[in-house]
Amino acid sequence: MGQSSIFDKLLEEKTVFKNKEILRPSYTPKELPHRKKQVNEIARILVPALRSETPSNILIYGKTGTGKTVAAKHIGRELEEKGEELKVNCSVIYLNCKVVDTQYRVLAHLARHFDKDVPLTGWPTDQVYKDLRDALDERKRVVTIMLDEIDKIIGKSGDDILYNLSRINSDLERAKVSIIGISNDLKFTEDLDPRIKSSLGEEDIIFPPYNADQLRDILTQRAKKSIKEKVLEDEVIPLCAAFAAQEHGDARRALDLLRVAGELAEKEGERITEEHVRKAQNKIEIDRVVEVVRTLPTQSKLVLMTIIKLYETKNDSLTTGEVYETYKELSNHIDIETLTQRRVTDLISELDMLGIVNAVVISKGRYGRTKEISMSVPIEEIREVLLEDYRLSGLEGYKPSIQSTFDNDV
DNA sequence: ATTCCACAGGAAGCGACGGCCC
DNA sequence: GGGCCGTCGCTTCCTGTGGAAT
Repeated sequence: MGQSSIFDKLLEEKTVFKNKEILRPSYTPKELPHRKKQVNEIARILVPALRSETPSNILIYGKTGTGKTVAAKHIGRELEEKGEELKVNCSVIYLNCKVVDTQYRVLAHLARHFDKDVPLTGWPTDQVYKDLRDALDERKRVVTIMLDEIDKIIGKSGDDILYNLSRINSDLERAKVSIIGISNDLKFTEDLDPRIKSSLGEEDIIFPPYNADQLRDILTQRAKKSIKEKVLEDEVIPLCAAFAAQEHGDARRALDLLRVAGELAEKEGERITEEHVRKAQNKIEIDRVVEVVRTLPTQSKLVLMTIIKLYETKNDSLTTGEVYETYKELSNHIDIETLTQRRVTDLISELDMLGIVNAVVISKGRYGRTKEISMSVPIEEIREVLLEDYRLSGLEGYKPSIQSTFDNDV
């Protein structure tokens, strides 16, 4: 292949998308179809900010891909713009509690927003709190703090942050603070301190899942700006919508499907077809899992490897005990520190939460209580990724010895 | 009705690390 | 450099439990 043809070929390929960014979940469109009611409701609650009064705190509920984050950011932006226009000092701070996941980090993040120099670690937490409070109170203003995925933070030191933030107003002279909590979990307030619960949930907004028709509207709206008209076959959008509707009406999934289908079509230099959507469905899942597995810590990888090896030879679901026995053997074999069973239990639970394995607690009556573990994704791809880790490469082809379980020789 | 297995999973806390302060 | 602080991965110790077997 001649050098000059490399770019020629790539340029030719650019036949599907006009602007791919629009299909990414991070893109915030101007219009949010089928969310007018929620948007208006939130706006109504936040209006006082424009009159320099404290708005009520809000809790927003809804499953993934129901537009909570997009709606919140959208409103936040509008609020700031309007504030500027009216010469009212009101600002919106967005942060994701899955990333910023401790009290210290939340406070530090907020303080940094006001140009305070707070280190990643090292200061006592109340020092950061004081800095934040002083920074806030420097002038008259209304600050709206959006805590996305707020359910990820409670149960840690999270209660404290929510408590501190919700009563920060009584510590302020000039500034005012309101909080918007965004949660995937409808019941997360249940194990929350009732005081926080009532102050945080002054107003509740629910984002119901989209149905297939609504998803279709969303996709059509975005496709118009992002994909060239003539390459999109008619069935594609309805199919993306249908697939995503099955996954609890997840608009993010719908957009991903359309985007990946487009990428696949682009590679083959074709129009986007139904077939591409089906392939995309598969590819998204595998890509996700491969990426997750690749970035797993070694011990988790080893536990996963153990499960794979056992699952293959036994072809049946496993128990924690079995996995742990073999894990011990494998870790010795490749000279990796052996963790306790308690820790391995946690690692298995983490793999479960990542959707790589299935772990269900079952009771076998007389024979105890355990987790029933099985793989929930294709084994082959994963094994390959695991073996890429040099510390695990010694396990290639290694067959674990399987202890006879007592119930088959009685 | 009781017993008892094989764990689940909570609580506490340890040591290392990276960072602050003085 | 010494004394703290927050965070992480981990261990130790622990109490709790669904349901087959008795």
